[in-house]
Amino acid sequence: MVELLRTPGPPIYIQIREALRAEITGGRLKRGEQLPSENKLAARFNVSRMTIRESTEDLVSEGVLYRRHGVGTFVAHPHLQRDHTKLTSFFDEAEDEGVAVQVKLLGLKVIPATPKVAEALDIPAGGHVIRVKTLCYVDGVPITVHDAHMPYGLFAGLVNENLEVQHLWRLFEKAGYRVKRAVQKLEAREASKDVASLMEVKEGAPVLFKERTVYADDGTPVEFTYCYNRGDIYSLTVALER
Amino acid sequence: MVELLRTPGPPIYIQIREALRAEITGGRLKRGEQLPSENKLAARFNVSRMTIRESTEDLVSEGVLYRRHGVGTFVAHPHLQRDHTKLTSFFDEAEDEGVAVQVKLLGLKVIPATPKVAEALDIPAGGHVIRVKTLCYVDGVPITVHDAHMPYGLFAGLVNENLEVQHLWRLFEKAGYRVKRAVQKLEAREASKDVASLMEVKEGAPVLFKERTVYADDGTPVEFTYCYNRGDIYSLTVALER
DNA sequence: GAGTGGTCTAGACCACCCG
DNA sequence: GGGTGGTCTAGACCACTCG
Repeated sequence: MVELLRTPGPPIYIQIREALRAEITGGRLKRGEQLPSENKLAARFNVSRMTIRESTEDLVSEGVLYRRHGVGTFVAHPHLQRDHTKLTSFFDEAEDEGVAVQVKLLGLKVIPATPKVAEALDIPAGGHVIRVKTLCYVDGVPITVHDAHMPYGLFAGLVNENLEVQHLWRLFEKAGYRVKRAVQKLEAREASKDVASLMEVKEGAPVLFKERTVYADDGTPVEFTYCYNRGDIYSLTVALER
Repeated sequence: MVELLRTPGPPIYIQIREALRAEITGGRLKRGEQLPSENKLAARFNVSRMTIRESTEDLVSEGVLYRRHGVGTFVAHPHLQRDHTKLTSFFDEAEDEGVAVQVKLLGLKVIPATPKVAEALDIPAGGHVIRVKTLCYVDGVPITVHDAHMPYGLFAGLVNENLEVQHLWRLFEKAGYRVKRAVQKLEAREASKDVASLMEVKEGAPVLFKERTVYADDGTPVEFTYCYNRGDIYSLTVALER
C-alpha cells in the first residue's frame, strides 16, 4: 500500500499514476500482467473509482497500459524507444544526453515575410518577421542549419537578446506564448553549395530537410523554420499513433 | 440546443464533443473565443459537469480547445496541417486522396532474423521471420521500397495471402493484433545501386530512409520495416507534442 | 451470471485569475 | 469576492467477455 499525501502535494491521481508506473518499471507488475480491477484499486488506495480511471488514463494513452472492455486492464509490452515523440528543444535534448551543443549566430534581420512564411505564421504577406540563421555544432561537428522566422509583432524584443546562449522558446515564454506543438515536413535533399560549405560536406551530399511550424498552446504559430541536417550524422525518431 | 439521444446511439460525451466541434468548424464559435463555462455547458446540455469535461478533454488534447485555470476554455487558433500525425496505412491515405497505388511483390521468404530485426521484434536472435519486399508505385511512378519483417510465430498463415491487393495490417488484425502505434527513425541517405535501380533514380540520389517498428495495442511488435523513399518526390509530415 | 471496463450523476472543495 | 477550471466522491446503470 502506497502512502498517499492528502495535502498538499501533487493531486492524488498523479500520485497513484506514478505509483503504478513505478510498479511496472520496477518489475512488480510484469508485461502482459493484468492489473487489479478498477474497483479493487479504488479500495486499495481508498479513493473513488473515477480517480483510479484518471490515474490509468494517462498510462493508457502513453501506451504503458491497455484496456479490454469486459476483460481487464493490462500492462503493455514495453516499446523500445518510447519517448522520442515528445517535442523537445535541441538544448533540452542535449542536456539530457550530456552532449556539448554550440550555436553560432549566422545572421539576424527583420525582413518582410515571403508568401510561404507569411502563410505558415498566419500573418499578412509581406508582414515583418524576424529571421534568425544559426549553425548548430554537436561536439564540435556542424550538424544543423536553422533558418527561423518569427512574427515581429509578437517578439519585437527578441532582437536584443543573445541568441547563442538561450533557446528561442524560452524567449517565447517570456512573451506569454507556451510552445506546445510542432508540425514538421521532412524530405531528403541534396546539399546546396551554401549548406554544404556550412556543414562541411560535399555539394550534393544527402541532407535531411525539414520545414517546421511551431505553435503555442492557444494555436498561435510562433515560429517557422527551415532546417538542414547532415544526413550522415543526424537521424530523427518519431512516433505515430492510430 | 442540440438534441441528445439518451438511447441508444453514441455516448453522450461523444455527442457533445461532436456538437462542440461542429460549432467550431461551422464558425459559430470563433478562434480565440471563450466557451461557456463548464457549469453553463452542463446546464445547457442537461448533463453533469464531469460529462462536459470528458467531452472537452479530447478536444483539448487534439489542440482544438485550450484551458486556462481560473480563466476559461477557449477555441484555439486552427493549425494548418492538422491531421498528419495519425498513423495510417499507405492504402488508406491513398484511398482518401484518390491516388492510384500499385504494389509489386519483389519477394517473400521465411528467414532467420538478423540481430537488429530480432531485437526490434522482441524475438530470439535467429528466430524465424517472414520477410516481404515490395515496391510501391503511385500513379505509375516507383516511390517506395519496403523491406518488412514479421515474426513467423505470429503470422505463419500470412505466407499464403496475396499481399499485392491487401495491406499487411488487415492480415495482422485477422490474427488478433490491432495496429496501434509505430516508431520511425528517419535519415537522409544516398541511394544504393539496388534501390536506385528499383526507384529509377541515379545511384547516390538522396533517399529518405526509415526504420519503422509497428506495435499492436498490447505493445507486441508486429512489424519491422526498412523503407526507402525517393527524396525528390516523397515527403513526410509529422506532428510533435510537448 | 459474475466480473470487468464504459459511461454518467449530483454534488463538493480547492487553486487560480481577475477586477 | 466571484467566477473559472482542477480534483474528488460515492454511488449508479450499461456493455462487453467469459465460463
